[in-house]
Amino acid sequence: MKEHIAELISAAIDSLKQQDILPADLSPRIMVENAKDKAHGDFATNIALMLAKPAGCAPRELAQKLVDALPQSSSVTQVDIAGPGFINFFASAATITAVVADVLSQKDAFGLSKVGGHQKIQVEFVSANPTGPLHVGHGRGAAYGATVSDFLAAAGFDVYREYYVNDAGRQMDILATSVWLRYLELESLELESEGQNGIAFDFPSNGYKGGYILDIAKKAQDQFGDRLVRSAADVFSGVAADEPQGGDKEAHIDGLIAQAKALLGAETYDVMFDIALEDIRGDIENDLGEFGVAYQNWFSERSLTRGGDVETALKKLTDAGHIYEEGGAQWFRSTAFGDDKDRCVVRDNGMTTYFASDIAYMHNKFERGFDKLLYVFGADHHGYLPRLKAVCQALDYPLEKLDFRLVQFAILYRGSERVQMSTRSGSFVTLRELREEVGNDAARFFYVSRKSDQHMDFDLDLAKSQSKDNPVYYIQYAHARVCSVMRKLAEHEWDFDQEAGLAALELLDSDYEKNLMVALARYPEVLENCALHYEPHVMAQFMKELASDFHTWYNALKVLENDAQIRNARLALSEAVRQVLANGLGLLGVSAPEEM
RNA sequence: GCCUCAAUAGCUCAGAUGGAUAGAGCGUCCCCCUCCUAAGGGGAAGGCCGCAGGUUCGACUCCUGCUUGGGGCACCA
Repeated sequence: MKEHIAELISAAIDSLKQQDILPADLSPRIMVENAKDKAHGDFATNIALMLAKPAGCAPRELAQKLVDALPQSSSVTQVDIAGPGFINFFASAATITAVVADVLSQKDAFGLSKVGGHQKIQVEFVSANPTGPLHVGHGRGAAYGATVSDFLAAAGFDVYREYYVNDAGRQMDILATSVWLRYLELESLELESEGQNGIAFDFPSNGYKGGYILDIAKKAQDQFGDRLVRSAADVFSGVAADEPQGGDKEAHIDGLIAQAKALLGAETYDVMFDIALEDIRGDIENDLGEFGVAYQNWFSERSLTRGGDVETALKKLTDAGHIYEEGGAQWFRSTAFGDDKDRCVVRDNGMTTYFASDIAYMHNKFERGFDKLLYVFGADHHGYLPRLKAVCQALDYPLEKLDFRLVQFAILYRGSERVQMSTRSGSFVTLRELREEVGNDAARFFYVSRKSDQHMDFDLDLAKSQSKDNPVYYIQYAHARVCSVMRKLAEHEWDFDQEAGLAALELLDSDYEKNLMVALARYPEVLENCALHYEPHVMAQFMKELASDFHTWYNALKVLENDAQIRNARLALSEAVRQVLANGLGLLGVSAPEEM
């Protein structure tokens, strides 16, 4: 309908051009918007205001000329000029009711868009280090990334969801070593129970202390038996003192890592490393799976080194003259592309940096032929943007192919009380705990109901409450209500005659019903908007509005009227509302229950 | 210090490419089930859109400065 009105306006403009009222070289962007006030009709355009200056006449005067030049249309019943020069359009009843038939015939497909044109877009999100379970901070990135991906797919993009697994680097070594030390503690207990001497030592202050480490240590026991046992004297031989003993905790843990590799041998160490990695990565995958978040690919950082990607990418940068050597290390001249400082890619000890992997990963993504790369980061990563943009340019790919979205943190509340989260000592609130407490539906909805770059307060009590205060239940209840009405039909020994209902839609002439139909018609553009701007919260907002419009109508007018025509028409509208609610909730990763 | 995101009703938040009288929910106050789920609905009150300039027919929206708050600024990952 908007397109139709835009065409009418365009025709009017052409006609005014021929009359030399408007300059012929003018090609304005015609904006048609949904009128916010009923008195302003159904659609409005500000075109006369925008063209007043080039036309050299007053806006209202130009508006009148445009209106006079508008072609006739059966779907427009009235055209007004209002305010400073707005042109308001009133749509015919048939135009407004048409959406109900559209929804009922297209069902799940209603609202889907082809605007993406099968562009290949890669979405990287979460990508938390596999050193422990996901916590509630990751949850928002997961919900947001998954939802945006689903919207993009619904808008006709070919979406490829990817989790970058940081399975290389020091943190992973700390993890593997932590597992080994827990393993030694377990073995020690067994030795003591057999009357032998245990292996006495203090767990490093910088090690991973979560309970899950112990579980992994047990798996290492299952696999290795006591073959990984070494004496405390050997393990701590030559290792710098830990912080509580007045030493340096970083040097201490690095020493332990070196000892682990030396005492176990590279091969055995790697096996234990992989046990830890796969256990935690698998747990994350399982956790996200239950949360309705699935990936096409779990991309291993180590594969970049092993597959030569890092080498290839660095060579490309070197050949292009973006790498220089200083102090025995190699640096990427990111300042040439607006970064604050140059970034090290190869340290003086010959090790490539984490950033070198990032370069290789981006290169790898582009090589795979994606039209667009979307990075979803936690807000704490925003410092990475300049250097990644620099990489993109240095690799000679257009910057427009890169998009970033930063997800701000969520602060948990229980009522008005803030829930303290501490990553220390493993006492954080995990995503899994959150899901178990409030349910997947509420968690998914709450996470994306705010603009991603907005801090959010997540009230656990509200998310759990089964009342109208809770938007998730409010929306789901609207869906369940329609289903309930359909069940009641049978009790009256009536059937829903869809064809008769569609034919009688013009009987639904109340403002309640018109509002509902106008809302339904907005759904496709809301969906498209969400996708193109990566803003799923708009749909969350829309769902609340649609549910509200429905509840208002439901309360004011009875669906199951004795009059069959009215009844079938209202059933058709109800079913259309239910379908759109189901479609929207589905995209948000929230279930649409038939009964509550 | 530099970068970045924010600041809208008592609270939590919407406000798409600048448009008409800035909107919801909660909370407060009134009202509505002999009726399809009251897990719902209707109404009232509540605003210097952080401050100050600028751009223009028009600014919550764009630009600049300032104030306040979140988060970043490592040969760490």
